[in-house]
Amino acid sequence: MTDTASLLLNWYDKHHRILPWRITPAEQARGMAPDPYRVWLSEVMLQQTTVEAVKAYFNKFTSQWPDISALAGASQDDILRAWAGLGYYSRARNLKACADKIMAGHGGVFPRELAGLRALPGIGDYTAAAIAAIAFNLPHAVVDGNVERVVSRLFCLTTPLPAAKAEIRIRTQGITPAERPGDFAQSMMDLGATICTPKRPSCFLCPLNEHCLALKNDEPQRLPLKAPKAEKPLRTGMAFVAISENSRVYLQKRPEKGLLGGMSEVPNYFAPGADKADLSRAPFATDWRYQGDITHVFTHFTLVLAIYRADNLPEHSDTGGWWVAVDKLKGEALPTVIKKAVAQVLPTAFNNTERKPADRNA
DNA sequence: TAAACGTGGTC
DNA sequence: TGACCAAGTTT
Repeated sequence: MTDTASLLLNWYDKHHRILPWRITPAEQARGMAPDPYRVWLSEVMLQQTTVEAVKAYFNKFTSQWPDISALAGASQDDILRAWAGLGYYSRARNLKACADKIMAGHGGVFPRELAGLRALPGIGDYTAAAIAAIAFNLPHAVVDGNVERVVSRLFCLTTPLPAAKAEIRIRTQGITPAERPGDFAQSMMDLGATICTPKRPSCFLCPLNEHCLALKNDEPQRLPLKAPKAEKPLRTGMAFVAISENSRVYLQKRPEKGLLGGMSEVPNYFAPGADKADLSRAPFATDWRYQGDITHVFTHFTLVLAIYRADNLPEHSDTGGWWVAVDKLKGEALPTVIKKAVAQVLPTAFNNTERKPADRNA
């Protein structure tokens, strides 16, 4: 084992984070083993998503669907409803497809080989290696954004990302130990998340500070270098909140693929440079009233929607959608941008009505 | 290879 | 306060 791996594992034994999906080194010593289902679920949820955002969703999913069989028994719509708000909804669609494939093609058991994992929907290079290392203790190089940052600094690699990925992978493989590769992978990610942070790294606390070439040669916070990002264009449009004579809201389903694929929505239209007052874009003709704009920032564009409202509509059923009571909207598969649009008209629609015990007598 | 694909938090 | 960032994958 390299000095680096040894130092990092010792640091991890003392300073590892406690996370709902994690088996700690002490628990492993007592014979507990990671559940591949929980490792997989957490890794998919954590793709481009913060630990804090994932915790509640992970707990909800594992309560509702404790194993791969239970998850495969759920419908895609069930899963999208539970995933709503977490973003990158293709992950939820692939989660269902992956569960189905494991049940139908692998006897309900996760493959242990990297290639078998890599072939499953929603599992790419990172997630395949992470599952193999964490769940099966196989010494694969697990390279996520944290590891890219740690390794770039440790070896002072000055090629900008993403071109540097190949070299980072080789360097990571070179320091990955045959013993405890799962803990090693998690130690690299914990180090990146808590010490070797993007902006002001705490190098004085770092177990690798005497080995870090960026710290020796340079300012580590400058690394990794990254290629410049494309500018974010603006799209404009309209969203239509239709309320029936029974105080229900009109929803429809988005196409299965692409932006917010498979999720539910209120009728809307947007495009670069689109008119925000073109009522021919409404799902049906009625007395639409303008309620102000909302702005929502996606990864690759900014969206400004003019919100329109109509009331006391008959609950027609000939336009492909359905009507949902306001107090049931929380349970629908609505992405955040659509919740914003609805909340512009119905500000309390998504309020948390749960009360903490202490509030009950207040 | 580059673009599509969400959201919420931080400084 | 807008830009950047977070355990990436797919096409």
